[in-house]
Amino acid sequence: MSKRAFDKIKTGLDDARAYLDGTADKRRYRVYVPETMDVKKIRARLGLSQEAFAATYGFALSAVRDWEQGRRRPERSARILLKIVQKEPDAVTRALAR
Amino acid sequence: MSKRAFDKIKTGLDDARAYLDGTADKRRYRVYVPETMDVKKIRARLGLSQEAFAATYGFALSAVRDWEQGRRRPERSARILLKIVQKEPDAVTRALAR
DNA sequence: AGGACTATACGGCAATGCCGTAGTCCGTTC
DNA sequence: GAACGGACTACGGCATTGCCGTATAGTCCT
Repeated sequence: MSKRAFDKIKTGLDDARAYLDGTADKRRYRVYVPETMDVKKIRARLGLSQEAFAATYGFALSAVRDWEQGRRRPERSARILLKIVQKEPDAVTRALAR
Repeated sequence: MSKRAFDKIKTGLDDARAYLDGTADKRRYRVYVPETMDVKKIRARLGLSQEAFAATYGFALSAVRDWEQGRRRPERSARILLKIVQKEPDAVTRALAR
């Protein structure tokens, strides 16, 4: 890993910690939401079929298909959710457990 | 990297492996997605203004307004995300940190 | 009174969500 | 090799939401 990459991650972690600590100004904190997401890649890493992926994280199967086929782009909230599925899939599972 | 962070990643990998191994049933697992969400309540508990709430979790301010005013209902992915924000706000922050 | 902050209210177009169905590819089983 | 089921591509089509902007109202502070 390059130093640059490390610094980037560290900055992110510092920001997150500052936020959680309440050190950061909650009014000014602003997250970055990516404009595009490689849904197929995220799903592949989890080793799930489109159907299982949708059922596991709550997506509509039709939406997953549209996204993977490039027919439609996941809208903002979906992109955020996909990011969480990618980085912290367990958190999603816990939050949605009944 | 902390041990805690490592364990988190490992847990994720273990889950993925469980899926691949067939230890977990890919087909039957299905989460429940609520049809309605009390956005105002979720936000109130976090003690954030509409603007700060939107900026912190990535929502569009206009969407938050529409939801709270009962003008529109958050669609599926947004409802899932809201549930995660409610139950595991830190996970969202971590996933979206740069 | 004036200003800063927060929330309500809503017009309006573009875009997505979601449903359904038909067709393709592939590994497997008879 | 024909039949089968699973996974995926492709897409028509309507209802609904996303998201933009702007105007209005309430609250608190100086």
